[in-house]
Amino acid sequence: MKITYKGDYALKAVLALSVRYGTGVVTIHELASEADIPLKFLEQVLLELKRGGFVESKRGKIGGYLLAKHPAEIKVGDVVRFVDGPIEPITCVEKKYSGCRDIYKCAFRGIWQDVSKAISGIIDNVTFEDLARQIKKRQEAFSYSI
Amino acid sequence: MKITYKGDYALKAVLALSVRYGTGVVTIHELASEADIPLKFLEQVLLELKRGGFVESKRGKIGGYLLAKHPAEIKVGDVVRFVDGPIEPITCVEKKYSGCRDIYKCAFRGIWQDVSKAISGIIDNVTFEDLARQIKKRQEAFSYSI
DNA sequence: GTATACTCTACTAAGTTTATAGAGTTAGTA
DNA sequence: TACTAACTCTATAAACTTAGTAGAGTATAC
Ligand code: FES
Ligand code: FES
Repeated sequence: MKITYKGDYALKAVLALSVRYGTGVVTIHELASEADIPLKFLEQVLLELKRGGFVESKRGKIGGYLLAKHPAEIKVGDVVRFVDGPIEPITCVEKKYSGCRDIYKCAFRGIWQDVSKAISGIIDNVTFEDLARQIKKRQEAFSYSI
Repeated sequence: MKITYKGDYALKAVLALSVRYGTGVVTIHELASEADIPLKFLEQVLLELKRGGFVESKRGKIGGYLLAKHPAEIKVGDVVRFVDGPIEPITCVEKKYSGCRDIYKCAFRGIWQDVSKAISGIIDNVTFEDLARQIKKRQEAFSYSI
């Protein structure tokens, strides 16, 4: 498992949209400057997220992006897997792979499977609603403190 | 975290040497054919493992490799980290990294830390003695069945 | 009809991975 | 001693991935 910059950007974009869920669209430009992401790169990431059914877009003036589902219905693991691929630490234990014959019947196989399950157990147990709630709470605390 | 071929080969080589621990040296050639690893690539991997203090070598005729420590003293995680680098899923949560300022104080940081701990909890809890024992048991079972 | 914002394809520079090549060094042995 | 088996070391390269840039095209509000 490796979270690339693309994956990182995707997660941040989805989170930003989660925090704003229900308040209309947000432009790529806003998202990019807010999360400090190269604009043209973020364009591609958002298009990909759109094709993956995570976000929707509105074109033209006053266009922008918005979440395609409720934040509670998007798990961190969904975005990670969609953008950065399988979370398995080695090809052998990915779904589609069949090879992996080995004199040892691979003594490591069980380890990689355990690692996969452990990772899934974490990233599939956090939704963007959970994360957005944290953010909002922190923002409130901050505004009180002014 | 990503186990590359190099890491996979390193793990298999160390395991093969663990199974033979106490029985003298094993040549690169034997290791390579046994685990189906390109010979010249395995040479490099073994040299790296030697520099890492995992294996020792004997040169000249009847030379070869042997484990530098008792298999019980080598964890799977040690080899993985040495050969394939940090197990963290993202640079942000690696030891040395300091950057990672972010408007959200990164809501994901905790997740990546949890993932790191989960992975460590697995790969640092299996030694090559554990794995070698499994292999030997399986080999016995096999010879009985003939 | 024009400004704004999303859409799409192509391209590229840099880095990583997975090897291969070949010359050099060490040590047992006939 | 000469030979040979086996480790040592450096260089190179093809394929792939990553991270980002460029630019032309399309839709929509006003
Ligand atoms: S060779 Fe496939 S899991 Fe080890
Ligand atoms: S930006 Fe560093 S953990 Fe997210």
